[in-house]
Amino acid sequence: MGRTPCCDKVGLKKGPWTPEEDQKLLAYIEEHGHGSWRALPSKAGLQRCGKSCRLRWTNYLRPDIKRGKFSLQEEQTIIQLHALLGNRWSAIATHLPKRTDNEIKNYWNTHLKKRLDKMGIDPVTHKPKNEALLSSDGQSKNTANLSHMAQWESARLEAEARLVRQSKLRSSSFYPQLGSPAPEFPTTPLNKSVGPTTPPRCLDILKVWTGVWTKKSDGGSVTGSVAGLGEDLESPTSTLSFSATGIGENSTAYIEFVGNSSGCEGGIRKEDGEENWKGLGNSSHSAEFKDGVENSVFNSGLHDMAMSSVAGTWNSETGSENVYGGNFMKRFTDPFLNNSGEQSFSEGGGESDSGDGSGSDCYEDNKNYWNNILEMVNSSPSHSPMF
DNA sequence: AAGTTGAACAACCGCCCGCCT
DNA sequence: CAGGCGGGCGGTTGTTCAACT
Repeated sequence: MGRTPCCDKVGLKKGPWTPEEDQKLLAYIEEHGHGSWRALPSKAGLQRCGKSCRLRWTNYLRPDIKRGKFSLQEEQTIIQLHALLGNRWSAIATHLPKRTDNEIKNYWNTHLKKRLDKMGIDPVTHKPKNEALLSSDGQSKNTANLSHMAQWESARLEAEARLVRQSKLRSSSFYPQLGSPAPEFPTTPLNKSVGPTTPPRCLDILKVWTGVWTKKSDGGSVTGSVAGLGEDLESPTSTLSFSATGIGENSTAYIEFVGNSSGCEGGIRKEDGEENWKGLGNSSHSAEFKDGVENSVFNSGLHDMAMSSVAGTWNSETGSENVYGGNFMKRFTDPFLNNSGEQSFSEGGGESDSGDGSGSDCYEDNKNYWNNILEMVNSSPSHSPMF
């Protein structure tokens, strides 16, 4: 038995919305809330599919939407989050207040992707295109490791976004109040959770990673726990314990997040009892929330952990607040933000880009690229309204 | 001025997932 | 547990409009 269509399409209007239709939809939602989208069109007197109404509302009519040109900072945030999350527009959108996933997606497809392409950067992998030709074993391995980290964080952000959505759902009863002195940004859980005032603490896992590798680079063993995360990775949301049994190609490592829900103002939060979630389809990653305790288990082959060659530069404690600390990122963002679009990395004038096209330079670039994403994210709670 | 091309963006479509019964 | 429903997500298409020939 096939899925029933979301609505009887016969006789329903399609295509661009007229101002009259917008007005009807707005008036209805302001007065009654959207309730069931399927039932909404008939109640509101619209010859539209409920799904169409929902899209029109969420992407265009909602009052807490900022329209117009994206700022440079927004562009930069999109690019960097895309590097981490890929095409997970909804997850990206949760970190860009007032922007919809659809808008971000369109902006990416029509502007940013092309610009990156022009600059010689693969918009999918966020790596210089010529790197594909230089994928020696070590490089590809480390690239894979970094990607793995990104995947895990992606799962985390996805879950975060899901919680945001759930919270939003619970508070849909707020919408009937929209009619009254319509605030520019209605107080919705979305704003509460990810708005600029209470930024979620994201990417803690990446802090763990940087902490881990910093320790390792100091010559110590990673085996054991990253003690005193409260010191190194102070987070109001969780207390993390890390354990890794052996650092070798074939061992298994776990990172455990053990936190309590109290005082959690952002990030992944257990709400209304038990929430279980799983991350990406990748079965090697799993995370669970149980019994009032955030308990994320990162279970992956230790090839993920074996970033030994990366360790030396994965230092989160440089004290530098410079988002563009690395040469790659500098070369990445400067031409980008300067809108030149013509500058190619293969011909860039960076100090390490001496034109010999050595793999090590590309490798350095890659490290710095991700390192700077981390730095950007890590420093953003205090420096960026986006987090 | 008319036709063509391409960029930008709104909207649609199909799939998927969680919740509920 | 299975199936239906509501809703979200990402990809794609359609439409509009400006720039160009």
